Amino acid sequence: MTSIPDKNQDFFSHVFNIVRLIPEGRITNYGSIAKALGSAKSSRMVGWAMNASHSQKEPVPAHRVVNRNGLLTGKAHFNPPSRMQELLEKEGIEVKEDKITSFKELFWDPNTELKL
DNA sequence: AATGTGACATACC
DNA sequence: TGGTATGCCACAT
Repeated sequence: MTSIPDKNQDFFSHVFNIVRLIPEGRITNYGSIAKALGSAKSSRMVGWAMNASHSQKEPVPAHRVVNRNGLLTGKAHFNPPSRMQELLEKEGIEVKEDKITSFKELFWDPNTELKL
């Protein structure tokens, strides 16, 4: 009731929601998440949301989100940065030089997996 | 209030 | 073939 127009968090919540839905051993890119939100060109916002993930009460597997090159671009924002690769390897994802080897094979598209 | 920046992606030259 | 330019939207200063 009372509307509660928290649209700001709405966008972030959508991002966190999808990121948390990423199955273990899988990864996705910013563009796909942005597209799932309805704004394919808002891939930057996804990254912003990840930055806000630190403020989230619940942990967000942001380590499963990489750029289109399969490169761990956001690893520098982790704590410590090397934590990202460790988490990925721990889930069975092979990481080579801060980038995911079988990125295309491990790629998980929210639009394809969730929609249908 | 306005400008700049940012964990990206796509298009164009 | 790769660098430049623009889009997108929210947040920081």
